Amino acid sequence: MLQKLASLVCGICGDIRVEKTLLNKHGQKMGRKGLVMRKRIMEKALELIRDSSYKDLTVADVAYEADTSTSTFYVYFTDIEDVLFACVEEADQDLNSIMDVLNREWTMDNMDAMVSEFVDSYMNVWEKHSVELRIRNQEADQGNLRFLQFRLDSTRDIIEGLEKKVAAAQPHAKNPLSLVLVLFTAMERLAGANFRAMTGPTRITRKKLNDAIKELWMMLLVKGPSE
Amino acid sequence: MLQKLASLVCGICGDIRVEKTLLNKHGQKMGRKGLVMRKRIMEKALELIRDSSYKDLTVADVAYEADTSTSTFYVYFTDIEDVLFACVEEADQDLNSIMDVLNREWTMDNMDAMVSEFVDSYMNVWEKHSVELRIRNQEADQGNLRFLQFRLDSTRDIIEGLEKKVAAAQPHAKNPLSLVLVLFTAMERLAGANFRAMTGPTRITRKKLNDAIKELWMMLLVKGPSE
Amino acid sequence: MLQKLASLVCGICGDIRVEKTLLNKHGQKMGRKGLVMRKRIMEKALELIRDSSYKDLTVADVAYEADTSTSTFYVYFTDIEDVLFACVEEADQDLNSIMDVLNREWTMDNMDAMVSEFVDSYMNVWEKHSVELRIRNQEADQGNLRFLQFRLDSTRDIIEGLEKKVAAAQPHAKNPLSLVLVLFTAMERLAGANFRAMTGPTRITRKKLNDAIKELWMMLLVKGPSE
Amino acid sequence: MLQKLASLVCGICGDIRVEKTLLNKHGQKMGRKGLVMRKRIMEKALELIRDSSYKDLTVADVAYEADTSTSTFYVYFTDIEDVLFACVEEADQDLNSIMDVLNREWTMDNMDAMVSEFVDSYMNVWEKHSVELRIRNQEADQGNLRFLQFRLDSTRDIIEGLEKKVAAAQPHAKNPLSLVLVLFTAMERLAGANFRAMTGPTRITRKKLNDAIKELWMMLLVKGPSE
DNA sequence: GATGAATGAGAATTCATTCAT
DNA sequence: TATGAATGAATTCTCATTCAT
Repeated sequence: MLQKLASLVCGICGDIRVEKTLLNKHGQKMGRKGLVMRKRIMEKALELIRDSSYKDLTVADVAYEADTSTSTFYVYFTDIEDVLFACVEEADQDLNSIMDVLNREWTMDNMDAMVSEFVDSYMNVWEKHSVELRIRNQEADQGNLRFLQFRLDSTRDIIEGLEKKVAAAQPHAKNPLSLVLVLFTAMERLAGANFRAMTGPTRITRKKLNDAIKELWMMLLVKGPSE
Repeated sequence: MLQKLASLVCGICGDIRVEKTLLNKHGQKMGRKGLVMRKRIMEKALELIRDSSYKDLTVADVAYEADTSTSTFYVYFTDIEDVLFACVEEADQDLNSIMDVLNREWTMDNMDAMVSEFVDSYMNVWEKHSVELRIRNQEADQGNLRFLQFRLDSTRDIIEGLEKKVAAAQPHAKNPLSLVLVLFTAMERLAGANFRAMTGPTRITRKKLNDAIKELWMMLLVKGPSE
Repeated sequence: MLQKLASLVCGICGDIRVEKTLLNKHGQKMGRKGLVMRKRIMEKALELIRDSSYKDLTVADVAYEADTSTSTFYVYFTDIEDVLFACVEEADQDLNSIMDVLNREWTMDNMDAMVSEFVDSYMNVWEKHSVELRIRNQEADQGNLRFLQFRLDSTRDIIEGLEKKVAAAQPHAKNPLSLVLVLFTAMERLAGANFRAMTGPTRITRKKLNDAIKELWMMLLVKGPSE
Repeated sequence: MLQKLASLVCGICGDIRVEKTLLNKHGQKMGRKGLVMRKRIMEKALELIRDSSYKDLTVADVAYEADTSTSTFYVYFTDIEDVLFACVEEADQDLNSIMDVLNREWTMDNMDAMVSEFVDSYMNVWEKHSVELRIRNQEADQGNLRFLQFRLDSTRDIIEGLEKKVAAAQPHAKNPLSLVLVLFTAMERLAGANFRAMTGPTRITRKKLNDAIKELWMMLLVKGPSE
């Protein structure tokens, strides 16, 4: 049943779109009220997993927190994964700003400033959306295709941008993509993880970690691999 | 009846040990048969999550796969987390070999070989136990204390070892620990993750990634941070 | 508000009629648009159960298929049974033509032609409305009073007509009604059922079955019961 | 999950059999207690639909009636259809006795007695299991494959048996199978249906109907189709 | 040591139905 | 007339867990 809708469902996000109008899971055009409800559910879902693991997040919990019923939840989302994906999708839009830094020219003169700006803005976005992006990575790492594909699409431009910077600064580097990937991977994980968890109590601060990341990028861009 | 034994329960692993004899959750000494059953359950649990997420792993699944009943499962483990922790614990023993490389002297002459050996052996262990270690990190990242503490204990020596190598090779580096952490973090994630997932189809191989990791360590140890 | 109208509700069909004007469930006179919508809902409901069982037909399904909302559904019908009954009612009107054949005289000379015409026209109507009539019988067989009463009213004349034919042709037959009922029952079921289902793949065609029915009627009318 | 079991599941009945041992839906061998519970659930399910339609029979109802929990229900059956099918299967075994009459020789001399015995025993079994067999037919008529196949298997021998009798008694009959099917169809429906529903209040009794059926069989076997 | 059997508790999900616009 | 929106009330279904044998 409701098969007719199937063809309109967006492959990745699972939302149903007709032209510019957003439909809910019942196939109704969402009006103002509907959009507000949908948003509230998303927000409350995020809130609930800010602290605890999202593994045990239940539809009932979210509905309760959003002051509504589980039935209403199902009007807007098919299941918990569906809300979370919507959150991730939304958070992802903030990542666009990062491409600005990568679209400018990085020269030996401004390299330091550029790297610093890049790392800072990347880490800032992550901190703001650490919950969403941790979900994205966890699901993607576990092989969840929807999230995997999304992450691919979302990081491709950044990674390619960085690859070009390295290739430009170190034309002899054999494998700029791999090098970039290693550092990018580290950034992502450090940004999302509770970094306290990594060395125990007190020796590390986020500031220090961010500085270390910048230093490593600089090493790569300025000194280059050991040939 | 179990209460008397409580004092003997190992804080971390939750297993009950009396002297050298392992007891099951009923407080019985495990004979050969018991140990075999216990091992089989662990193996099957791992097998089941090799592909799919362990979030939906159920006691019934594991018991079924191990050709036994759920009741039997509870003779050896208190719950799913308990088996997984046991698996992680066991896998961790293989990591000991890594300290060998770190306990030797790294000079400018053998640096290349040492780094290569270190990265290779680290990545090898991970590949062998990627499931277990992914669980460890995921749980730890999510704040699960049992796994967090375990990871701390298990990585402390390695990280400190690396910190010393960097400090020795680059005495002027301001923050060897942070630098080490960044690269170490990258290694862990790349080792555990399905690296294919990171750039899409085909441009990357594990070999290239490992090489990139080595190059970055070499950069850090030989050229040092950009002052 | 609806209470005043209650006295006008038709006992059987449940529709609300005022003189010749059809009202919807809100007590509004239905204009052209309303009638069209009502009809569309009926058609789509039928379509949906053509293949699958009507046990799981939902208001949402029907509304969706009719390109409207469930709220609109409730403007025209009180529930699913209500639409189905309306469909059955409508289909029933086609059965009137059958009485024509029965109202003519059946003699030994034209018996063959009359029986043939009767069976053919009966089976034709059924084939056209097999869905509706299957519903009617299923509900009636299960004791649903509304449908039971309706079936009684709808088949009484036909059965009595046949009884008279048999009584006339075989004055000595002890129990013409029972004999008629047996064959009539068979006709109804064979007409409605997917006759393929009865003997497996291929040995039977509808044509052959219809011929067999005719032969049995002829046996009864011409040769009469065994003594 | 539980996929391994799939290969052992019986295509038609859905029950899981290993050699001679019956397994429940959890894959456990059923002991005495289990078999009793399973049987009790089946009985109560039947009881509940004796009067009312089985369309609205719920798992909760059945479990409650059987003095157990819904969880227990799911240990033995996958859903309501599953219990009902098990009931039908069981009832079907009583039909075997009917073949006895068909396996004997029907001559012109004993025809009357044979037909009478056949119809009586058939109708008796049906009366005893009218609920089960009504379910069987209803589901089969609606295209439910599991029940359709089962009915086919279950009626094939009887129908073929009757076909042979007719062919033997009336060698010139063009289409014994069709003729048999018509009368057989009528029998099945009349046996299962609430025959009262067919002509209104009082003119018919089961006895009269059975007699009419016998007469029609006799007509077919003795007098044969009209030339 | 092993395992049938049973179940409480809770989570997911569905659907008819109402109401305000 | 039509339809978004919201929801109560069931119902289905799953699982960890316990107990007796």
